[in-house]
Amino acid sequence: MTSIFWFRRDLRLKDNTTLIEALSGKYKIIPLFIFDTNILDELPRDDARVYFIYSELKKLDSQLRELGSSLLIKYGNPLQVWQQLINEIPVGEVFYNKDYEPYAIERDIKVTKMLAAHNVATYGFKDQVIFEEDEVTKADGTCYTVYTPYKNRWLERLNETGLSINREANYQNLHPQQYNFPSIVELGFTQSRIRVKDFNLSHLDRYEQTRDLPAVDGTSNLSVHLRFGTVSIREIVALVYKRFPIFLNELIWREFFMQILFHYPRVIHENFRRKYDGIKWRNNEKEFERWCNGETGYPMVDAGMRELNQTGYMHNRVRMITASFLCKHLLIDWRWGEAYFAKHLLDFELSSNNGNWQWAAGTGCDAAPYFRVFNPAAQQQKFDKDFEYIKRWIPELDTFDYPAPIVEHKFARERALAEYKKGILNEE
DNA sequence: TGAAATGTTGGGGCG
DNA sequence: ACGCCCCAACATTTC
Repeated sequence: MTSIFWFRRDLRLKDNTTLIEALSGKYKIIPLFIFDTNILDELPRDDARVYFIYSELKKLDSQLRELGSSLLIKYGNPLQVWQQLINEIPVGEVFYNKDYEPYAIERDIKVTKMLAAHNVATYGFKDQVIFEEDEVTKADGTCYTVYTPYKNRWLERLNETGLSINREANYQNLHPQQYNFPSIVELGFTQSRIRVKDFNLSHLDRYEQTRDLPAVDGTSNLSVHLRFGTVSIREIVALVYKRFPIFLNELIWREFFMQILFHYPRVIHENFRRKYDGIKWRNNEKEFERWCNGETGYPMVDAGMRELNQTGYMHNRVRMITASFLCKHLLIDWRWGEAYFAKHLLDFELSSNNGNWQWAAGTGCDAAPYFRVFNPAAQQQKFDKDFEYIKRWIPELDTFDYPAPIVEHKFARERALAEYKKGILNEE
């Protein structure tokens, strides 16, 4: 008998909760990754995230080979892959780290049921968060929908429980089978021109001062690594706890939106606050296209969209500005913007993307009030005074090639306020 | 994790 | 010296 550890979005050996647990079990462990066609079939062949996953798997595989084992790679619908696997290999137990997105939950339930029918037990433990959906709740057991009290309770809980990291793994228990590692082309994909940058925690001491300046390399680039688990959240929290509270805040926002998505999966399609359901979005497709291409005539907005299109990344401050512009100035449904970000962001995380878009649109839990409309020029004055960021992405800024504003600011602001006011329903 | 409109205050110029 | 006006600077309210 052998057991299988199923890698998903936890692509590391170090401080991998369930992997370490699996390696202390009674059977040898085969490490497995499945390229999930339910997800991949929707993506372009040169998707940068797929290539990043592939590159990280290759690293994992060589680490495993040094330990005398290797990574088993499969491709297909996970349920069918598992059905085949248990016919090929005498499987004792299956291990994986828990995942909290609706699709992943449903997938894991299906696989678990199927395996149970073949007398194969599955074990899933918490790994990708400090606190999962039912660990930070109000006194009556319900989940928080406002960030600040959630954060306070989260910090209290951390103070109570502390962090446990860096447990030693028993690599003797890896299965010695050496599988072939496929090429990216064999998997039906190609290399991407966009590469994922390493994360950088060397200037956390300046994070508070520089995090809002898109021209400065003041952010950590951690998000994509948390998305795919190439770094452990516990190691990061241990590093910043009590030293960099503003940075820790961002990590708590991540878990806040994860538990919101868990408890309210309808937010994927609906406004969290139904009283905004009456808003009539203009949804002008030509205008949406100009926003996507960074051709709105507002430099701060256009620079952000061009950064996204060229690198798969956008500075957080600029994400807020571009999102506000789409929802308020153009009155385009936040779901359109959410979908565009989902397609282009390397660090796309369903819960954060949805939560922050609903925040910008004013429709979310604990969202910005609807009348808060960012002024792109004022934001530029505050956060990119010397046009350093803007010129990096819009070289033609001072020429006649740069488009005129798609809509006049004062007019757009007043139109948005009027439409929102009209669309608000009385009942919550 | 806003911005704009409106209100208040206080110093200086000036008759 | 005094009141009046102007207006910048700051505070509060409103969207």
